[in-house]
Amino acid sequence: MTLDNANLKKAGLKVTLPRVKILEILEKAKDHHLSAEDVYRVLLESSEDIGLATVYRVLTQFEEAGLVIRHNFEGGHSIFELDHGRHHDHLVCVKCGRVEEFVDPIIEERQQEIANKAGYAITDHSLNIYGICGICQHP
Amino acid sequence: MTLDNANLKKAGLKVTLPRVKILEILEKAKDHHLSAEDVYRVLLESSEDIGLATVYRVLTQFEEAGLVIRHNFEGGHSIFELDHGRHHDHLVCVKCGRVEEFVDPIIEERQQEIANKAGYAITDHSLNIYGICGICQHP
DNA sequence: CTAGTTGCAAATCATTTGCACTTGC
DNA sequence: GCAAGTGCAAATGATTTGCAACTAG
Repeated sequence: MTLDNANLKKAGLKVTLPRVKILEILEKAKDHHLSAEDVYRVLLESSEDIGLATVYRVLTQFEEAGLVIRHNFEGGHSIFELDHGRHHDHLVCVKCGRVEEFVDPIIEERQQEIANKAGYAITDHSLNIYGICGICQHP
Repeated sequence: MTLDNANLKKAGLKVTLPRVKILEILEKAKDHHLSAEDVYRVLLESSEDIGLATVYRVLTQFEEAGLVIRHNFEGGHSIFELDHGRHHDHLVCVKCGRVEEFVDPIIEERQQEIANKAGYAITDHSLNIYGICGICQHP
């Protein structure tokens, strides 16, 4: 499942070069979790004449349109990833910034139970495990 | 268990008025989760002549000393709470801002397993469930 | 054509830092 | 007394916004 121009139209967004390019970058990135700066850097490398402000604007619109998810990991800046509809949590390396995804059905279930017991109607949840990845431990 | 001046000394921090006051504010606040601005506002109300920069410096030192925990909830700014040693996760009401704490041993254990399996040495983790609390659902 | 978009620069927000002055021990 | 701590203002870094120029439909 790939997000493309059709998704832009469906979201009521004009299919412009900056939007297409940014969608493409998020889609192709090795590590699918990028900061606005990361996206901007890739654009510069491709000699695209797109401003950082536009990157932020586009990412925010994509978020509102449900195309991307914004994460508030430790470290000040936001991280964006395409929303392919499959919920998952994150393992974040505090040293190199690597991000891995995981899903644990037991944890998901327990969370639901906890919220129910406390009388909360869950709207969202985020579980981030911070640590030092294998590569950073053995350089 | 209350955190007080003794904890400051133990952390190698001089017992100064700003530090004592800020510790006191974190201790007394109804909702024990405050932003730096929140703390600063309370100080202003108490007519204390303490600058915002000092609030940030003190909170950061407290964090390094293990006296407080800094959370990166959604919304841009950091939230601080005293660290009474008992790890817990959070249920956050997206409507009224209420924050409730909880601990689930099974979730804790699964997280550890997941990190181990992925080769990560956990340094920290945060689990936040966002939802609408019972009170906000039935006004 | 024209409402939606963009680039750039200036503005904002949260947080940090440089520096001369003050205070705890 | 002196290193640690503080206030203030200026500096930062991330993100946002005003506005005139531009472009997709």
